Amino acid sequence: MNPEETKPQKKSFKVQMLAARESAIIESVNRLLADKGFDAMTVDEVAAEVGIAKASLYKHFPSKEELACAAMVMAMQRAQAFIAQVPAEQAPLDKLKAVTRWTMTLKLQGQMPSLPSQNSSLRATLMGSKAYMDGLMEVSDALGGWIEQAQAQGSVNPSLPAVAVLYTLFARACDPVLEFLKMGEQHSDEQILDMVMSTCFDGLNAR
Amino acid sequence: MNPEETKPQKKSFKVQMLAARESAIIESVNRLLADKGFDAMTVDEVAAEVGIAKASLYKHFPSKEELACAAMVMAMQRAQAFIAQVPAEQAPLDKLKAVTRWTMTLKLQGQMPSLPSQNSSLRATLMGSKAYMDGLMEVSDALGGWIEQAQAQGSVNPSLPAVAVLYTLFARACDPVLEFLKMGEQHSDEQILDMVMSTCFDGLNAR
DNA sequence: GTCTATACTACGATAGAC
DNA sequence: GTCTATCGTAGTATAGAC
Repeated sequence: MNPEETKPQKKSFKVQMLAARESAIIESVNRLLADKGFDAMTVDEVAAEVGIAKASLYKHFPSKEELACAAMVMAMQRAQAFIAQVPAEQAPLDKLKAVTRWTMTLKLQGQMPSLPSQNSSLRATLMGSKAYMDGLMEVSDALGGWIEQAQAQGSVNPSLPAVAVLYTLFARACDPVLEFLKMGEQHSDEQILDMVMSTCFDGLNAR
Repeated sequence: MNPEETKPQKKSFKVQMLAARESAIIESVNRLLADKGFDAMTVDEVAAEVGIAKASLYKHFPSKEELACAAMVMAMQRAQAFIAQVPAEQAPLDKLKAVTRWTMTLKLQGQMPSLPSQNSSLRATLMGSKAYMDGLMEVSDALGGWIEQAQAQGSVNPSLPAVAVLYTLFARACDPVLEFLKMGEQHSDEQILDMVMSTCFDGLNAR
């Protein structure tokens, strides 16, 4: 093997290892963020779960905020991937329902990182992250387009501002009703999903 | 004045002062809890806002958790007071709507204390507080009764478990959609309330 | 019951050897 | 890039004088 082949391979291997470790870190952060939220999550916990020293974590990410931000970016990328995979031939309303159900499934499985609804240091970091904001915008644009189509064809209430519909769907990803019903242990995950989907799209009123 | 008259009056005055101070404390806690949440709220801030020393706070309440708990109990009592005042002749659905709209109004005005949705030390304290649990149960019973009546007469979807309806209404008190729409500054508080009431009871689908 | 001053702890972040 | 050890700070809670 000549150097021209060996060196790139070695470098690629190193980079791959680094990426693997970082994605393992992000995976742990994601779980902890879903479990306890940003404030309650400690950097020590993350380090312990990944199995490395805390100082090593800080070689990968400069702060706790950046750590959480990376997890949020990954979650956003997953959402983009799911959205891209929704069959184009489906009706706009069905596309919206598919995405909403998917996000709630993640939440029920404890894989949806939950950021604090209140203002915090994390908010600032997220707003300043190009990767996060780009992902958020792309997701918003995709859903916003479907919402407008659905309203145009009369399957979603056209008298609601599209942005209100968008926020309402986003909010399902952190809906406390999901965990409350799960805690009750009276219903399966599928039943819980069906109920919350029903209240979301059909409302509480009888039809 | 003989001692039999003077002493009770003095004591009553003292007690009244104490109660006034404590209610001032609780009021501050309520605001801070609504603004930043339990974790981000510091005891120093509470003391500073009330205008007394931190150590004095701890003479009134034994811990930060008890402080927040007292605020939650007061919020629950307010809810009970509102519920008791709802006209009995109204239809069950209208009663539910009135309470829901009232809670969301409080939230929009920054007067609804928000506890962490995740598990925390506060949860344990609340669960162990008889005053809080009694209030919660009374509110739940009142709303639960109205929900069953509304379902019986077909104004609320009878195929939903009553408890799912109850949780869905409770969740409106901490709905992030309210603040998101408020941040957008495109709509008045009344318009925001109308929109969220619509999505809650009528759903997103067109009718 | 109010204050000032302080003890104690948890946690984010860093230094420095390897 | 990994570790051990440590710093600095923020924040809950308490001691003790008045």
